[in-house]
Order: sequence, then structure tokens, then C-alpha cells
Amino acid sequence: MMMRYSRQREAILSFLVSRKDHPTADVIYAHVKREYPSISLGTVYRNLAQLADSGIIRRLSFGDADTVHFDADTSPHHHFVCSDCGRVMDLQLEGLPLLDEAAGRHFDGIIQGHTIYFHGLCRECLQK
Amino acid sequence: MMMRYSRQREAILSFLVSRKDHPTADVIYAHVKREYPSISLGTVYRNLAQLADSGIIRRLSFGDADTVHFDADTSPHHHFVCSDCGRVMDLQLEGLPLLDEAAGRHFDGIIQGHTIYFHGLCRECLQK
DNA sequence: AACAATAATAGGAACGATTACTGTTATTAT
DNA sequence: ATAATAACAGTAATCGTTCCTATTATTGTT
Repeated sequence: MMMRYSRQREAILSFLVSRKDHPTADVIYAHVKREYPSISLGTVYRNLAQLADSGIIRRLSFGDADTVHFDADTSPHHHFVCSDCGRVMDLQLEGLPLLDEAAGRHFDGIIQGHTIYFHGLCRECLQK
Repeated sequence: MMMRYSRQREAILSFLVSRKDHPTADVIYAHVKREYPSISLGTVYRNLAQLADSGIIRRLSFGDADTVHFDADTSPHHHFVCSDCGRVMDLQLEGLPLLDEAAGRHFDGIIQGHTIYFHGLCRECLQK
């Protein structure tokens, strides 16, 4: 089924683009609700799923927290999760070897990709 | 509070030790129920949490599936998730650089660790 | 071996994130 | 303007997991 324009989806996407902290569905809902007071949480979830499935945004999930985060930046980069405040931040990592290829050497199937995330304490939480 | 012995915990742990496919809580529940028909799912979750918190087993969670897996092998190794059948398998990876240190070079806080998992198609799913 | 203190249990209710359902509204091609 | 249908709001349902409570099992002490 083809994707039609909708004001709600546009508001969701433009909010997500404006943020670099990878908010969750309920945070997005709370903010978009200011512009569209009658928007429903289901609409937020449905649109996030559509946007993710069509490759416009990316789903992020981290082991500890069981809520999915969303990132409008689909360029290759990694993530850090603060184990104290839960904040999610971008993290650059240079000189990473070809992990998938290395993993494939000891593996019978096909490696298509991998996920890495780092955890620790962010600067703000260190200063207390 | 100190940890007392319990038959249920022992059954849960010995089942987990016997498996190398990192089952979820409900799979563990289904199997241990054969030996202890009156065991409750809450007991399984509580004991898995205790075992994980005391470092005897390890929690594994992967982005896509939103269910936690458990691994009685706490030695350092990585994991692969088949994107077709969902199977979780161990995966060796040699010559991995000091990722945490590399990540720390571009980061303001403290990196304490990381999680990696690979995805793709397992051998069984390739053969269809 | 009996006893008292309390960790662990079974069973079920409660929870939070997400998905599914349904009648109504908005977009888009004609 | 119209008709076809994607998207919506609102709400119910689902699912993994946690919490609660009265009962049972383990363990150190007589």
C-alpha cells in the first residue's frame, strides 16, 4: 500500500530530525501533541514504524532499557547509553576493522551486519 | 538478603547449563515445568534475575526481538541472531581491538563496556 | 529431632510498551 | 466535485515482565 502524506507524520519526522538525543515513542508523542493535541499514541507508533521500515529513520534498542529509541540520522555511527541517567548519545569510532568479515571466518551462515553500543557514565553524571 | 538453596533454582540453572541456544524465560519455564509441574513463571523470572545479578548467568538482549535470552556461559564470547528463524548462536571473534578505549577517545564521559551482536542468516535458513 | 526465623514458592493481579481494531476523516488521482 | 482508500483518534487487547500475598521449604540453633 502506497504511503500518503500526513501532517502528523511530517510533525513526527521534523521533531525527530530536530533532536539528537534519540527520543522514545512516548517522548515524541508528548511533544507532537503540543502541535496536534488530538494525536493518538497509536498514530505515533504507526508512523515511526513506517518511517523505520522505509529506511528514513532508524530504530535503536539497548539491552537494559526495554523501550525503543528512534534516530533520524541514518548515517553510520555508534551509540552510548549512560548507565546512570539513561541518556543516549552519538559516538564516533574510527578505525573499526571489518567486523562482519572477521566474524564470518568462524561462522557457517552469512553475516549481514552487527550492532554495537557502549555504556558507561556521561559527563553530566560524572560531575556529581 | 542471603541466597538459600532451592530445587527450582537448581533445575533452572542445570537446564540452562545443558543448552547452548540461550533460551528465553518462557522456554525455560516450559521445560522446568516437566520436572516441577507446579512451578510458576514468576519463580523462573525471579531466579533468572538472581542468577544474573550474582554473575552466574548472563542476560542477553537483541534489538529486534524484545525478549531477554539467558546464557549460562559467562566466558567472553559474542552472539549471532538469525534474522529469519531468530535462533541465537555463539560466535568467536579474534583480534578485536580495544573498542572501549577507541570509543573513549572521542567521548567526554567514561566508557565501561559495550555490547555487540551480529545478525544474518544461519546455515539452516540458508538451505531453503 | 523439634523450632524459630525468614527466603522462596505458587498463583494471580498489575504494569508498561506496543499492537490491533473500528468507525471517521483526510489525501490524492480522476 | 467525486470516489477510493490511506491515515486518523480512541480504545481494547496483547505480551513480556514484575509485584503482591498467603503458604511452604530451607537453614542455623537448641
